[in-house]
Amino acid sequence: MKYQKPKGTADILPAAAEQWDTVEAKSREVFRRYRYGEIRVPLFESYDLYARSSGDTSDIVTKEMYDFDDKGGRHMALRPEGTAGVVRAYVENKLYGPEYPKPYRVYYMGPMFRYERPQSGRQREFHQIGVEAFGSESPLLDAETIQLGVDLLHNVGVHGLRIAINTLGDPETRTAYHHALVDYFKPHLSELSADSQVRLEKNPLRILDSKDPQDKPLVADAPSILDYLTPAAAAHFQAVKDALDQLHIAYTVDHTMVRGLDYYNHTIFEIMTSSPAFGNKELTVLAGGRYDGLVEQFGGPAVPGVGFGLGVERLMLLVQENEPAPTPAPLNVYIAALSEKAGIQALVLAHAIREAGYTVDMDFLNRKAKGQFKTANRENAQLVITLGDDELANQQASIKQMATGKQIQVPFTTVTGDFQRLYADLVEEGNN
RNA sequence: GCGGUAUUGGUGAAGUGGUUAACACACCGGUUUGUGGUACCGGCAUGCGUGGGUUCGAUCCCCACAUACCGCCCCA
Repeated sequence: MKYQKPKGTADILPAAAEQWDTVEAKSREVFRRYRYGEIRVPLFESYDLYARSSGDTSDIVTKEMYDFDDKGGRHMALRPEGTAGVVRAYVENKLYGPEYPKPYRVYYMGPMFRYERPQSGRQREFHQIGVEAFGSESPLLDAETIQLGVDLLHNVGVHGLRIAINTLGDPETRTAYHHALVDYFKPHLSELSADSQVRLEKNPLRILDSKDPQDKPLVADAPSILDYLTPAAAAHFQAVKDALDQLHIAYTVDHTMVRGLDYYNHTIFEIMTSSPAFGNKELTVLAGGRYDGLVEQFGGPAVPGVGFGLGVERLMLLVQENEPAPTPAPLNVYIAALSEKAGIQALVLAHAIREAGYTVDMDFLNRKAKGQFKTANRENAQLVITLGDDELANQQASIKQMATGKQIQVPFTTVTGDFQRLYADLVEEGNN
């Protein structure tokens, strides 16, 4: 084969695309109810935009960015996540202005790019559906955002969710906790796994969710961030939990949960589910949190924000499990043309029928009548119009109801003039 | 970035160091004139991911590369 798709990319063929379309349509409906509007931002931005917001030591920046220099010598990158671009647009378009509602809510859907080793549910070009809400630091908005995520997943037919939440606190909390962790692990440096020894330097929080059995006993006794929250941060987290309780959203607090992106603070959350599609392992399908301070970092005013991102490929694996066979759209009319001249007439009739709002297909391979009927049958056509020499001579179409096998003659002028009525009569009769 | 497994037609696949690469499904055609199913008959990979090498000869052995999947890292 001469060309192959780039590693970690996928062709989404019509049958699958239809399922994607359904999921996207259902998502938009949920967003509409929550008063989120769509925003479309560039697929690539300045490299610095992603590098600064994600954090210089994050894996996304250090090894996963698809970056390139354009012909003007600008260092650009394909977006690895959605929030940075949206925040940039929020600032650049001054959407924090007094004329805009607060919170200002937007959603996006589209491809993201990360240079990673592909696995199932994990690609180099993948898709996310995400939301961002700017301008309120209310914990109620955190809770609403989590509720939105749950509603979204339920709406597309995914259930059996587990919701984990945690708080990263405010900057003061983070500094204090960071010190506490380093103080705790430093004396045990040699007992840590090689990976975690590196993590202690780069990002001590990461040690907490290490899967290495060597780290587990140490992590079990590590200090919890929940003990280092400032009073304000603790109050915020408590308010989020209270709101979730009132919404009857079951959650677990996982104080070892961390984030791959540096800009998060206060509430973070993940919605997970286990499924045969993931080898019965629990996999995160939606994740997000609060990012107060990011807008300011991008040169805007001190506007808080909260949002989430949802992995569409992972979601589709779950959706396809529930409804594996999308029903093909039925064909209203198939036109069997038995000569070149009849083909031209078929084209004319097909157009008239399409204008009347019906689906039509016809033969383009000069096949014999039998072959054309076979195709019509396979496409589940309700009516077949046969055009041969006789029909052309009489200016009448032979119309067969496939369900009953009954065939009648109808003048071309009736087909082109009032197909809706003709169709209603024939198909209704066919059903009786 | 590291480790492992895999790669035969449109699909599922069998197969062997040696002249015609099973079988099934799908598809196409035929079984007398322009009609759907079934049945029967016929067609359908000059090729076994790509490029090298070993060999008298490789789809089968060796090497490299590519891609997919699994684990690690990390993540949606």
